[in-house]
Amino acid sequence: MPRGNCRGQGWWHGKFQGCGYRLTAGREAILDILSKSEGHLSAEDIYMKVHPKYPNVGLTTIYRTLDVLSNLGMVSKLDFGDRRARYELAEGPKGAHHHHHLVCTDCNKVVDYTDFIDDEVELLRETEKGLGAKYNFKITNHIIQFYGLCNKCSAKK
Amino acid sequence: MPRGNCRGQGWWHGKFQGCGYRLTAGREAILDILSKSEGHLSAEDIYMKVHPKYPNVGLTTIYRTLDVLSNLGMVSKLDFGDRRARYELAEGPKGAHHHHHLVCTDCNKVVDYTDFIDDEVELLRETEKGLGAKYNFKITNHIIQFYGLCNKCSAKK
DNA sequence: TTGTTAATGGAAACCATTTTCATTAAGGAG
DNA sequence: CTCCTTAATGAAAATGGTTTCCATTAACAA
Ligand SMILES: [Mn+2]
Ligand SMILES: [Mn+2]
Ligand SMILES: [Zn+2]
Ligand SMILES: [Zn+2]
Repeated sequence: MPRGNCRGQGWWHGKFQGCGYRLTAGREAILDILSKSEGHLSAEDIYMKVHPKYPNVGLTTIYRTLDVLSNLGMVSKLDFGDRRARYELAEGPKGAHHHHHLVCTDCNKVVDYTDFIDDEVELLRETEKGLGAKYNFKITNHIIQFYGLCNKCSAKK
Repeated sequence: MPRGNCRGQGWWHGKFQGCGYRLTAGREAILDILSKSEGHLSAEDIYMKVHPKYPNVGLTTIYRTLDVLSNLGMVSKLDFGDRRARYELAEGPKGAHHHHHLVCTDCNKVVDYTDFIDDEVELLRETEKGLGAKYNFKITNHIIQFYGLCNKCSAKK
C-alpha cells in the first residue's frame, strides 16, 4: 500500500537511476506539470504552475532541472524567437508524437503540426546521414520551423 | 565624375529608396562589412569591424540597422543557440545562394551546407503550401538546422 | 538653402538566464 | 535505521545581449 508522500512511481522514475541523478521533489513536480500541460511553457510559466503546490521550489531549480531533463532527452527546449526558451515533454513512454512547429511572427501563436511529417522525417534522416558522413558530424538533433502570419495577423495589416 | 565621399553606389542603393528609408553612412558601412565578410557575425562582431573605419557609428545603430535590413529581407538573422543573434547577407542581386546550417553543440562551429538543398527546398515548398492552406498561415520563412558534434568535439569525449 | 522628421549615439534600463555560496536532503554504506 | 558524502537547492547578486530614452544630428524633399 503506497504511503501518502510516496514518490518515484512515475514512468520517468527509472530514467534518473541509470544516470546518477537523484530523484527530487522539484524534478518530479516539473515533470508532473509538463505532462499535464498542453503547449510550450517558459521556465517562468512552469514556475507559476509548480509554485502553488510546491512553494519551496525556486525558479533557479526550474532552470537547472529543465537543463538536466533536456540533456537526458526527456524535454525539448524550443526557441520561437521571442527571446525566452520554451519547453515541452519530448516523448512519453507510449512512443512518438514527433512534430514540428509553425510560428506567427506577429502574435507568437504556435501550431504543432504533424502533416507531411513522414516525408519530412524521411528526408531529414537521409540528410542527416549524408551530412554526418561528409562533414564528420555526429548529428543528434534537428530543427524545422516555419514562420509567417496567422490569419488574424495577416488580416490586421 | 564621382566626388571623394560619394555614397549610394552600392547594389543596395535602390532597396532603400522605395521603402522610405534613408541611406546613411552607418547603413552602408554595415552592408559593406557584411558583403566583405564570410561567416555569421554577431552585432558586436560587426561593430568591431565597422568601428575602425567609422568610429562614430555606435552599437545601437548596428542593432537598429540590422533590424531594418532584416525586415527588408536583405539580411538573415540567425540563431545557433549561443545566446546571441548572428547575421549574414541574405542574397546579393546575383541570385540564390540558399543554404542551411549544421551546428556543433560543443564548440559552436557552424557549417553552411547546400547538399540535399534541392530536395529540401522542394519538400519545404510543398510543406509550406500545405501548411499555409490548412492552418491559414501566410508563410514567409523557414528554418532547418542540424545539431550535433563535430569530429574534434566528438573525439574529445 | 531650408524645414521636416528619420536616424543617431551614449547612457541607462531591461530581463531572461547564470553564478555564487551557504544550507539541505537523496540515497548508498554500514 | 543511522551516518555520511556530496548532489541538489534557494535566495540574492551578477551577467550580458538587446532595447529604450532623449537630446542632437543630418537625409533629402521642397
Ligand atoms: Mn510543440
Ligand atoms: Mn550561413
Ligand atoms: Zn498571429
Ligand atoms: Zn565542435
